[in-house]
Amino acid sequence: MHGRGPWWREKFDQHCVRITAAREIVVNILHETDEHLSASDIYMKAHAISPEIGLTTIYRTLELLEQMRIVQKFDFGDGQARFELLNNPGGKGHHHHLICVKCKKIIDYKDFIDEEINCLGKTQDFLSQKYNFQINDHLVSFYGLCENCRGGER
Amino acid sequence: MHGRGPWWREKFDQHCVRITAAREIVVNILHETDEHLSASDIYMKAHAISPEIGLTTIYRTLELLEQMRIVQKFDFGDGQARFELLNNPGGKGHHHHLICVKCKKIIDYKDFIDEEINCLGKTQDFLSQKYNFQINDHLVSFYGLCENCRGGER
DNA sequence: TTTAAAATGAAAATGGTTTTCATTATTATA
DNA sequence: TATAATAATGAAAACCATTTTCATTTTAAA
Ligand SMILES: [Mn+2]
Ligand SMILES: [Mn+2]
Ligand SMILES: [Zn+2]
Ligand SMILES: [Zn+2]
Repeated sequence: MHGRGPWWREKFDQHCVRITAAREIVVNILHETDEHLSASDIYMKAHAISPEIGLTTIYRTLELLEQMRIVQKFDFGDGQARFELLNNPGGKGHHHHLICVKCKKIIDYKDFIDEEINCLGKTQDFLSQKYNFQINDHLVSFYGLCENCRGGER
Repeated sequence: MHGRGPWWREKFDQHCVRITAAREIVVNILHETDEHLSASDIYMKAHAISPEIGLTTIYRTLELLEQMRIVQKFDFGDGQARFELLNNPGGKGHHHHLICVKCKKIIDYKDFIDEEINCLGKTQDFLSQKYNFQINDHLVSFYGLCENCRGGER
C-alpha cells in the first residue's frame, strides 16, 4: 500500500524530476501551513531553514510543482500568486474559497461542496462535449466583505 | 422608464464621477467587443480613436469603472488583467468561463447557468450567515485544454 | 573517473501596473 | 463673468512580482 518516501515522490519520478533539498523544503513548508502562501512567504520560511536558498529557486520549484499537479496556483487579487498543496493525503482536500476584496482574507469552505461538485460535474461534461475541451480543473470563489471590513460600508 | 444619456450615466452620477471623453471612449470600447480586453488592448483601441489618451488614464478609468461595478476585472492567468462590462443592457449577461491554460483562449458559457446560480445561491446564503460575509460576487471557471491545444497530449 | 545533464543563486532584465507631479479642464462660488 | 477650488489628465519615473541570463555547483550516467 504505502510506498517508500513521501507521497509526492512518485510524481517526481514520473516527471523525471530530482528530489533536492530545496524542493523538499518547499513542499514541507506548504505541507505545514494552512495559509495561502506567496512565493516570497515561502522564500522567507525557506530562508529561515536554509539561508542559501534563492528566491529564484522558489519560483522555479513552484512552477515545477504546479506542472506536476502537486500544488495549485491562485490569484486572489492582491498582486501576487498564492499556492496551496493539491491532493495531499491528510490535507484539506478539494475546497472552494470565500475572499474579502478589501483585506484579502481567504476562507476555505467545504459546505455544500458535494452539491457544488455534482452540479459542476454536469456542466463540465456538457462543456467538454460541446467545445471539445479537456477540462482538468475548476475554480469557484465568492467575493465580498468580511466581518471586519463591512464596518463603514453598511 | 428610460433616463437621458447612456445606461451607465446614473452610476457615474451616484459616485460623483465626471463623464469625460476618455471615460466614454473606454466604456464604448468595452461595449463594442465581445472579447476580454486587457488594459493595453483598450489603450490601443482608444489611441486609434483619440491619440492623446494616455495609458495611465486607461488604468485609472478601469479601476473607477470596477469600483462603480460597471466593469469586472479578471485574471485568466496570462499575466495581465482583463476586463468586461457587467450588467450592461443588451450585453452578454452573467456567465461563466472556460479557459485553455495553454493558449489562454476564453469561452463564455451560459449552459446550465441557472442550475449553477441556483446551487451557488444556496451556498452563498449559507456562507454569508456562517462567516458573516457580505457576498457580492462569485466566479466560476473551468480550466483545461482547448481543441487545438490538446494535440500532443492525448 | 569522466562526461553530460540538471539544478542553483546572484544579478539583471522584463513588463504590467502604480505613483508622482506639473498642467489642463471642469465645477462651484462670489 | 471672474475667481477659486476641485477633479482629471499625460508623461515620466517608480514599483515590484516574476522571468531570464549566465556562471557555478550538484547529481546522474557512462
Ligand atoms: Mn484554499
Ligand atoms: Mn466573459
Ligand atoms: Zn476583510
Ligand atoms: Zn488552447
